[in-house]
Amino acid sequence: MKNQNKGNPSKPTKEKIFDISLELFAAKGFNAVSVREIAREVGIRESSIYNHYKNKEAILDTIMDYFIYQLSQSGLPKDDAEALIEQGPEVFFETGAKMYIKQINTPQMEKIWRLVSIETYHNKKIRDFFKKELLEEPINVWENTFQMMIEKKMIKPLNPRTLAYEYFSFAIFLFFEYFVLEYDKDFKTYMDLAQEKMANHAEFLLEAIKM
Amino acid sequence: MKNQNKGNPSKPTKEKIFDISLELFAAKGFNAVSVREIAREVGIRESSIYNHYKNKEAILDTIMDYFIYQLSQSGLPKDDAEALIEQGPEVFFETGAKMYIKQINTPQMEKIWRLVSIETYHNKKIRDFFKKELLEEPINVWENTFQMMIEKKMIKPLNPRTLAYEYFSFAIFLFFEYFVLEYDKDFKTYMDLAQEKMANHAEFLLEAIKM
DNA sequence: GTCTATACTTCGATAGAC
DNA sequence: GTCTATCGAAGTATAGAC
Repeated sequence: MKNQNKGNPSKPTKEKIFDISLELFAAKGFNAVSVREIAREVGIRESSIYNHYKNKEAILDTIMDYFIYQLSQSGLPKDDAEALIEQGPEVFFETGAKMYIKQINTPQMEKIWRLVSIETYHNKKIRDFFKKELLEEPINVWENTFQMMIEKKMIKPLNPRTLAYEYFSFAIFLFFEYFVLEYDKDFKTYMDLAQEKMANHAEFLLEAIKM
Repeated sequence: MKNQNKGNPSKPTKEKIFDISLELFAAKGFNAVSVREIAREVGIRESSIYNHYKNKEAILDTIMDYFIYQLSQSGLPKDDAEALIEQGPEVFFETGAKMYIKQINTPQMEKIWRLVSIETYHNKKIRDFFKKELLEEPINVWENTFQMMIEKKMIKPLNPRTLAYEYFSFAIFLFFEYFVLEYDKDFKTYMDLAQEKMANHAEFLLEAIKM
C-alpha cells in the first residue's frame, strides 16, 4: 500500500482518471472539459495526469477502445442467429432488441454511448466508428436476416435492404431522440419506453410484411 | 460610400460577420471558431466585431432567429393541407416531402441545418428548439393527418400516433445520417438520394396501411 | 507517482484614439 | 465604425525536485 489512496482506497489513479474523464466528457463534451478539471476531481495536480496518459486526447482514445471492445464482446454469434430465426420473426425481433439494450444497460456503457453521440460530429474517429459499426454493419446483418426470412417464406418477398432500413432506422431514431434530445429524462424510464416503442415498431413492421 | 468595402463592395459589415460566422460555425462547430478567426475572415479587427454584436453568443442567437423565421415562412397552411389530403395519400406524401426539402435546399439554410445538428447537444436553446419544432410539432401534425386519412377511410384504422412515428422517424434518421455522419458527401447528391429513400419509405408504409 | 513552478498559447472582451 | 493596445482568464503541456 503505497499511494493510490484518496477517497477510494484501492482503485489505481489511471483508472480514476478514466472514470472521471468519462463522467465529465459525457456530461459536458470533450472540449468543454479541461485537464485541470479532471485533475481536480481525481484529487491530483494537472501535471500528474501526464504520468498516466500522453495527453487529453489519449484519455478519449482509451475510452473509445474500451467501448469498441465491450461492443465486440456482446454480439450474437452468427450460428445462434440462424437458429433463432427458425423460431419465427417475433422471437427474433424480441431477442435482437434485448441484445441492443444489453449493450447500453450499464451506467458506464450508457455514459460512453452518450459521449459517442455528443462527439460523433466533432471527432472523425468516433464518426467513422459510428458509421461503420453502428449503422452499416447492423444494416448488413439485418439485410441478411430478412433475406433468410424471405427464403424461409416467413415474410413477403420484398427488397431485404429496404426492410433492413425500415426496421433499423427506427432504432437510430430512438438513439438520437434519447441521447441527443431527451437526456435530462431518467435513463431507466426512457429505456423501458424505448424498448416498448421498438417492440411496437417491430410488431407494426411484421404485420405489414408477414405472409 | 464610406466604409463597408473589402472585397464585397456593398454588403454591410454586420451581414458579413453573420455570413462568415455561419460558414465557420457550420464547418467547425461554435466552440472551435474564435472571434479572431471570424474577424480575420471578414477583414476587420476582433474588437470591431463587438460594434455589431454584443458577444460571440449573440452571433449564434441571430443565426438561430433567422433560421426559425425562415422555417416559419415555409410551412404549409392548414387549409391547404386538408384540401391536399383529398387528393389521396400518395399526393400528400409527395408534396409533404417537397416542403421539407425546400426548407433545406439553399446553401445558407443547409449550413444552418448543419449548425443545428452539430450544436444540438452543446446548446440548450438549440436543443429545445429541435425537440419542439422539428420533432414534437411535426409528429403532431402527422398524427392529425393520419387521423384525417382514417376518418376518410383512406387507410386502415390504426393508432394515428404510431403511424406518425412510423412515418416521421425515418425523416429524422435521414437527417441524422446526412448531417451527422455523411456530411463529407456532396450535398445535392445526398439530397436526391434522401428524397428517393423517403419516397420509398412512404410507398412502403402506404402499401402496409392502405385500405 | 506526485508535487511545485512555469512556459507557452489562445481565448473573449474592453478602453480609448482616430 | 475601425483601429491599436492590452487585460485577465483559461487552456495544454513540460521540467525538475522530492
